[in-house]
Amino acid sequence: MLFANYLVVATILAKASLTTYKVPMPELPEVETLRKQLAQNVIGEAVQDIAFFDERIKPFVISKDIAISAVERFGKYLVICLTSGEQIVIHLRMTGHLLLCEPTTEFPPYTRFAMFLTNKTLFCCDLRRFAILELTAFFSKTALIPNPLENFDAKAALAAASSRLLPVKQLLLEQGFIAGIGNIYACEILFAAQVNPFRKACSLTGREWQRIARASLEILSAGVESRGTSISDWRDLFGKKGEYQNHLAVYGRQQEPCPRCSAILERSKIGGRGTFFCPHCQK
DNA sequence: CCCTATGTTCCCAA
DNA sequence: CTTGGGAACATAGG
Repeated sequence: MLFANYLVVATILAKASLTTYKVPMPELPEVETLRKQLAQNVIGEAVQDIAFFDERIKPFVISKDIAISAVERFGKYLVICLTSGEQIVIHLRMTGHLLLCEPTTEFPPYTRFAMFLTNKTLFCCDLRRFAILELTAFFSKTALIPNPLENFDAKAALAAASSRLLPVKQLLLEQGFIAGIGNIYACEILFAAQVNPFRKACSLTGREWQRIARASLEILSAGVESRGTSISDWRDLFGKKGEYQNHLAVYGRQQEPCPRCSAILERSKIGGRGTFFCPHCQK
């Protein structure tokens, strides 16, 4: 009964809020922002109840008298660890987002999952319903894949790319190659490294991979420091905008002058994704 | 009607 | 087996 009532409320609110709803799309800095904020605000909190509002999410139950013990991130995966040893794995995909609210009877638009803590409620909302959220006994999906903040090794990348004919930008987006880079930051990283996104991955030199590895660390770290990029309205755990949209060098700036060489920036398409770059100084 | 969207997975062909 | 290309997922906005 309880869950059925919540579903009605969530549906009504979703319809009422359609005109103001914006879409967040998280990459590594956005997910890391959520991880840090969750770690600061919900570790030690007891889980009173959970509720599901989306048939695409397989419902699960968790034991009584458990609390949140840790919050981890692997690439774009977020892992909420429970004192029972169980883990809730979340991938926000295109439009998923999390909100931590004071106790309330009002649900945010497109609520798909709610976790009721002692004095707060954690919502997972998702307009396009691509996000995944599941309970698992142990999560290690991307634990062994290089992390651009910790161990993006240029020599390993050079070797791994040696047989790949696709554009280097597409390889940077492969989560099994390096975990966490998405479309915006791939454009920014290749601009900072002065590598043309259309270059075949196997054609890059070791020196170029060193530049990409360094740019990945610098740009993604700066993205985390800025609490993410709010272009189409990414919001953090408390509904607040990030700041990295104010630091973008090329993304969304086609026809503007390159900040490095003043040539006109171009927009093109690689693997179906919008790609922004400087045709003059990205070699 | 067309196109676009910070992501991933699946199917199919080479 | 790997690699790469495209559609699919579902929904909104321009």
